[in-house]
Amino acid sequence: MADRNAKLQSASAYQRSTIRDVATKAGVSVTTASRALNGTGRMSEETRERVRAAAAELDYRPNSIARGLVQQRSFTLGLLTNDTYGRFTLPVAAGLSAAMADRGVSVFLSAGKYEPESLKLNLGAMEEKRVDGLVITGKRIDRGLPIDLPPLGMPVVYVYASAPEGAVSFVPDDINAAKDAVRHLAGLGRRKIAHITGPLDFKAAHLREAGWRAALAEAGLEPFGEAIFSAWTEAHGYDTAHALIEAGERPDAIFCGNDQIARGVIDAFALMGIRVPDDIAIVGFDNWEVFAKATRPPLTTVDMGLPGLGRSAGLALLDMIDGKPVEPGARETPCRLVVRQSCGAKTD
Amino acid sequence: MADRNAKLQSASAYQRSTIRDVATKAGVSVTTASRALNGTGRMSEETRERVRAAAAELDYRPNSIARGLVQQRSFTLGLLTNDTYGRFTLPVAAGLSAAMADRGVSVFLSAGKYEPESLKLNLGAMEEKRVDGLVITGKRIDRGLPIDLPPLGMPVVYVYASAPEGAVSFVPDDINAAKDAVRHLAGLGRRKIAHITGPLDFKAAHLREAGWRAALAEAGLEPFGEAIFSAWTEAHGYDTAHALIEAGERPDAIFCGNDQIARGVIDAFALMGIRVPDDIAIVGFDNWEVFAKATRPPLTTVDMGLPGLGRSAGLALLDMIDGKPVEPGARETPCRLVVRQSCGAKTD
DNA sequence: CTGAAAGCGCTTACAG
DNA sequence: CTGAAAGCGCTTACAG
Repeated sequence: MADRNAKLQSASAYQRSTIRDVATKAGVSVTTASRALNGTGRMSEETRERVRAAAAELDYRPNSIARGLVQQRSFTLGLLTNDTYGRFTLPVAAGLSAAMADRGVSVFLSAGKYEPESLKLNLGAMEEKRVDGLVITGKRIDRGLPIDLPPLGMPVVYVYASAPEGAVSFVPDDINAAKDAVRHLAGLGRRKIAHITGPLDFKAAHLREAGWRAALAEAGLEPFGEAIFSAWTEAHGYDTAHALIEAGERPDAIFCGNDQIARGVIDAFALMGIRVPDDIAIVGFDNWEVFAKATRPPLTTVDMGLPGLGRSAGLALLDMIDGKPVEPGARETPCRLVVRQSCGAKTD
Repeated sequence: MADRNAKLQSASAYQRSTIRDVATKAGVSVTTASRALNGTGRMSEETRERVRAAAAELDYRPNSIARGLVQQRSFTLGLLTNDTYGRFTLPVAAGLSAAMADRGVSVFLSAGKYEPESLKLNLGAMEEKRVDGLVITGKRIDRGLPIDLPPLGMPVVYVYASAPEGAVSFVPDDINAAKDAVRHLAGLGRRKIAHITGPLDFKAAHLREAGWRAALAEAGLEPFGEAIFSAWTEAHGYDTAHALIEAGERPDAIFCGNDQIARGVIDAFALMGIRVPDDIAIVGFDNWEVFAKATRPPLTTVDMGLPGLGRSAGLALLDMIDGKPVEPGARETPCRLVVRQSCGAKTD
């Protein structure tokens, strides 16, 4: 039992085999072993196979620390985030780390407040670990780091955050996503489409509003009142839904700036006896499933494709690390409307 | 502009200074420079200071890859998770990585399904990166990895997951958390306390039910009916709330197995005109703030202290890495009741 | 086709 | 108190 614990707990008595061991066992030099394993150089297929077999038998794992030291690459990336909530970061991180794993690259998660002090600590750690590149994420597309990034000597990519001029960044295509959502409602015959969304100082709120206006114009419709900007919360949706109904003339559809607002709206309507989607259709934004699937009825909403964003960012970063030229600027990646029942589309 | 992009994008032309540069600048040997910077060895304070100044001037960052190679430690940890949702993982990861950052240790995030194939890929990556230890997380306390961990030669700690015998693990103290929640309700004068919770095959559901029973017994109360086990969803709470009311005699409080169930219950009551907490008090479990703060009224609920769990696990792992003995077994870490308004306590 | 040797940037006995 | 030298585990010119 003491033995078993020791085994489970520590590295003692466990000696990993090195490339020397492999070379010796295969009867070749370390040079040849290295080349055989990496598929470089030219050698007889027989030799290569013999080395591979020796490696397999010894359960050899190349030490990427040693390789990193000579190649001046660590095969690691840093992911910096201030979203401890996890709403945006985890999907991005999952997409990023899956795409990187296939390429032998691992991702450090560095989560903390974006305050100069903790940021300095975290950036310093990434520097000492000699990450090959950095992905900087945020909770909103119009905020970046509160400090100027010191010269890091490594490529950087921004995801769902604002980036300095000349940098490479990835953000969802909010405008077109909003257009698609509103087109969908118009296509279902809705004519009085209102918009309830987040705070005025969020760029995402403005982009989504612009998309709403553009799609209405396209369909020859007037906006149903002005967009109503406030917090990204259920309470905002709830209160605004009440106000809207009390004000008199009703919309026949509401495009909400996020799923939480949509949830508040739907809950308010349920209490008022207004039927969704029969009386008023609702579309949200985020496809935060724990909300979108739990509303009654389930919510039609925009999915921003966060894992894809992480993946694209990672691939671009890898290119930059390899010295390939990458066009600077913000890439707006497409979103996708997920049709459930709150919009009144027939789903069968 | 091309220059600026090159600077932002690549490492070319950026040469980091090494300990040799520092030594040369300070007029000492590399040996002395190393010792000065690490605070080891004995030397005049003046020399140490001179080396430090040289390092600062050169903006020297020790290369932890090189250090790792000689010390046979990478100062990294791996965090394995299958919770792509982020509900449990991100708080744990945040607590873990913050505690580790203070100690110069960085954390690899390895997220993916717990299927043998992808698990093998991810474990292999952690082995090649020579992480010093592994934190294995899950989405439920009674499920671990679907494969036997191969001998890794590194310490492992489990968090919010089931662990093999002899391993070190950390789970929330579900029983006592449930007891506290129910005691709180009893203390407020509630006498008919029902329990609606998750699936029968979740250990957490059983532990919370046991806590409910124990606290009732302690207070000399009978359980209000049997606990109602089903999905961890709003729909379950919603439907069960209806069924409960239609069945006749009402409870005066419901302890819910998670916040989503509580949310469903509260929503159903709102529609039925039953007042929370006046008619029936509600307590949840998870303190998932996006739910708990958005219910009307805001939800009293149990916080599992996930960041603390991550932190404790990391510290234990560090001890194991340092060869200190760590008692095997499951540590049940205390939870905390967050009192809001759904329980009817006066909060002022 | 194969190998001896140098070197990546550090730490740490060992010797003074 | 200080330093020359060896070595961590690899890769890669260089030479045959």
